[in-house]
Amino acid sequence: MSSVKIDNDFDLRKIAESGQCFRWNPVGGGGYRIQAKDRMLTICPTGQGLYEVSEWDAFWENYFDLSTGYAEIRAGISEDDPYLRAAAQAGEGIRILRQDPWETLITFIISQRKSIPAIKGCVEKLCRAAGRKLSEGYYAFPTKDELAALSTEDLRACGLGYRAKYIAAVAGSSTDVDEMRTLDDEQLLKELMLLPGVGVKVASCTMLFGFHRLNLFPEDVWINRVLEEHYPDGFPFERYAPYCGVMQQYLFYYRRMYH
DNA sequence: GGCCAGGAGGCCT
DNA sequence: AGGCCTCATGGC
Repeated sequence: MSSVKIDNDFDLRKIAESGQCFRWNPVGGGGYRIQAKDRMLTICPTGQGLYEVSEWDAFWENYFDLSTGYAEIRAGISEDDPYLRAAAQAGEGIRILRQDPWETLITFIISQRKSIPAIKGCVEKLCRAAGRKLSEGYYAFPTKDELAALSTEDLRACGLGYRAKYIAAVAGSSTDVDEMRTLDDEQLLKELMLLPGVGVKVASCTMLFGFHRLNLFPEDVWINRVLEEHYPDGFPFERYAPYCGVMQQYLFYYRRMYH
């Protein structure tokens, strides 16, 4: 166990409830056990911006996106948008995690028409079925080859339903998700949407949470409510570029938590 | 407490 | 515009 200091814009609970990650589990005291790719971390707040961590290295520094200045991004919010200002204030501490693109893609294909607990359950079953065992009860997120080795029946046993054929097709395809890093936003969205089971929503989430494309603005039922209620003329995307995705996270969190 | 029905953080045809 | 797999949720 060691201790790290993360003294601004870092709220574990808000990140956990922001809908971007599905392998975070509370361990009490405001702490979480976090699994990502083939890594696992237990992190617990001890006050004054200090956190007790089970391990700490460049992987986690990068994962938590600690180098991005969210206060500066919030400072760009227009004074004549009180709703977004309130949302950003409520959401202070949310960061857009730098998750693995492959893991993010598969997770959000699974997410369609599922509740958060159901998504978490499916992902965990999938890791158990195909992921490398890290320690007793803990499994890495399966690689593309590991997923491809599963039959469609194995996938269905993870509770994937009609999504099983999407996962099987993506895992069995020649597409290398990591190689898409070099594409610009427009090209990347187009390429992702060519994959089976990937529409604009899943592609947008994969880009924002897996490729760290901070301008993507995934529109789900919660965001659609916000748009209907507060932006009758549409969201001002030009004004908030290239950080529309950060604004989306604040709006999502605020609408879901407080209304 | 258990059972059932409508809906869920979409995509495809 | 409908169907799709499954599951958590809420009403009875």
